[in-house]
Amino acid sequence: MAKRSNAKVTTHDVAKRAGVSQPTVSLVLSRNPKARVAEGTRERVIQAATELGYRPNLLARGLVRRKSFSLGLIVPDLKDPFFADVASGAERVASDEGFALLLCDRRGNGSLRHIEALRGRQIDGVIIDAAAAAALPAGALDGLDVVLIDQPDGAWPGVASDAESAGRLAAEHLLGLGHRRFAFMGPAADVHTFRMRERGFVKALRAAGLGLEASLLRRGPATVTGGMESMRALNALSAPERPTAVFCANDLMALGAHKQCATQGVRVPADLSLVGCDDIEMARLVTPELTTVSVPAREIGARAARLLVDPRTVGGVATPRSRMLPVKLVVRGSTAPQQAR
Amino acid sequence: MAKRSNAKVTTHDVAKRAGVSQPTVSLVLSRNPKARVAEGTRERVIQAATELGYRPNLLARGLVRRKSFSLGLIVPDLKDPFFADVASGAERVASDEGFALLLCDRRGNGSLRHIEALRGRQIDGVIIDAAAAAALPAGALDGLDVVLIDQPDGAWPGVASDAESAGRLAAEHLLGLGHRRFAFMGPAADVHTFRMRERGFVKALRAAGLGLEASLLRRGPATVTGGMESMRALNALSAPERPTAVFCANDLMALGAHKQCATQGVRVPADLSLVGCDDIEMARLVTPELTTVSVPAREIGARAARLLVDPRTVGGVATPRSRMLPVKLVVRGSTAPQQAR
DNA sequence: TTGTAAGCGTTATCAT
DNA sequence: ATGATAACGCTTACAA
Repeated sequence: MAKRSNAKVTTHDVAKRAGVSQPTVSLVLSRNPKARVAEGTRERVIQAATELGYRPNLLARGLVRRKSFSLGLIVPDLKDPFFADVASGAERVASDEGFALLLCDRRGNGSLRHIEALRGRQIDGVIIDAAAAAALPAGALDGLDVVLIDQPDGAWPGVASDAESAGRLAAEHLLGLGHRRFAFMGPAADVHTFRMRERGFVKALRAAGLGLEASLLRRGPATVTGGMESMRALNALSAPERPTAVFCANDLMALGAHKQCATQGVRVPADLSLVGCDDIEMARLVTPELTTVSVPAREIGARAARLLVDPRTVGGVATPRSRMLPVKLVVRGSTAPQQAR
Repeated sequence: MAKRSNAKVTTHDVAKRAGVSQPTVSLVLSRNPKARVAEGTRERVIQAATELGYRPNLLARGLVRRKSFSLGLIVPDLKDPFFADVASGAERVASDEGFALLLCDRRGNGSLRHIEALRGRQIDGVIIDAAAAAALPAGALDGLDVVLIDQPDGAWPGVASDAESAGRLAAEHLLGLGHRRFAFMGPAADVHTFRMRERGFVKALRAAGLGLEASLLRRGPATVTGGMESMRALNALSAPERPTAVFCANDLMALGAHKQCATQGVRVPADLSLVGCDDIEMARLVTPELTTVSVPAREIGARAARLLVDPRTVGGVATPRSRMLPVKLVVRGSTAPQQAR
């Protein structure tokens, strides 16, 4: 008969009930391989444990094993669907492997403070977005197992998508549709992924003998608002100067641009083709649906967590130079062949 | 000179350096009020601690204090913007109060398994969505400090929005626009919030002498897909049977319905007025923008966390019967006066 | 194979 | 005011 009182059941309780010593209980219940314990004892212990509803105290275990079986995750903003996906993927892996995921949203407190809190909890590793890591004072991550989100190289290992290809795919798609006058919108911040998306886009244009004028390179935050403002600026250009196709650093910006066009009566894709990047769920909900480059956000989160959880890769030893995750162009309704004007 | 080696600094190290005993260090560094320690000693300890870069081990502290300073958060799906908001609000409060937030996504593993994992980590409380709590076997939450998301009454305290008013506001808005033929779409699941939104809507219609025919009550999951399917069913009705206004259990459904109308060429709001509920960011990105009832998701998460963090309310003692959080109608472009047909 | 003893890094209860 | 000493619940040698 299962007893389920509030008082926590410890290995001592189980030991007493099974008529063995406390460490024997520990041996049976926790240690996997070299637990050489008599079959009879083992059974009695296990039965006693289940009868009492024993549940190991992971704090105590962590204290002695010097491992907390928990991961920190620092994201710029949980409301950004891209990072919600990353979190979802990381949570899945962590949970499957018996790790807790300690969530930190930079919108609330600065990442430095989060890092300190995570240290105190003896986390086994931390997943952090590249922008936050870059903004941290030197040494803030010393002694921590770190995996960066969507940044392949740098001081720490990272899990990344093939951002340069993303930009190239967008450019090639638009070039194939006959466009010749392009704009790009994205943040100026030194975030690897955005930089590479931009670079891939520009390189592909160059390869086609085209360039990107300064007035058609709009700098702004990679948010809905940033997209709206950048789009407004583009729409304010005189007709001949205006681009016929725009690539946005991410879908949030693209959706902002999309909305701005709707507001101002600019027809997408008739007047303007729009390409985003990430393929968040929202991209399919607007009309016309957003053409975008799909990035496996959930998989990025999952792999990041796996790097920190897998005993073969922790500690930076034998960290496989993580190959980039492939991206894929998803053609929807926001792009169309260029019309003669 | 700050020393920042990898070896963790303990109270023993600090004690040695400050020339005091280890418990004295603890007294100075942790205990707040009744720490009666000489000013000189205190200063030496603090200086030694900063010099060594001491950081308390929260696992050890938790073990003896029998408190982990951590909260569990169980959500059905982080990608649902409503719950991303809840998480964001909860994280903010938790972080501010020195608590960690352990994130659990039910999409991954079942909530029972998550509960068990959280128990092992000695969490001080758990925030869980009402649907998950309802699906749990009896006793699964015994001995835990629980706060339900968006469910005011029941076995555990909850933080909720005024869901019945939400439904009423939607109905009154549509009635005021002259609509007389209504539909509702929402899940059949026994989730309090959705039930109350529906009830408030139906009651307000009744008060106006109107009812809701069975064919105009569409059951489906509160997701984008659910909204699309329900909308398709409504659009399949013969013209006279078709509603002129639809209230959706949440914005995800409403956006699905919105999209479905766009796909099928049903004009919103000319042919059909659409009202959602929650006011997620996405609601402003579609065209026409979605009229909806704004629900303070972030505040719900924040209050839930505060209930578990505030020493005055933990343990179920003196839990203030949390008054409902107010909701607000936000009129946008998806609703319009009923046209003569 | 199993029990004894020690220790993980704290906090808490005493003496002093 | 401060220092021994003993937990907290567990893992890990090391003995027996």
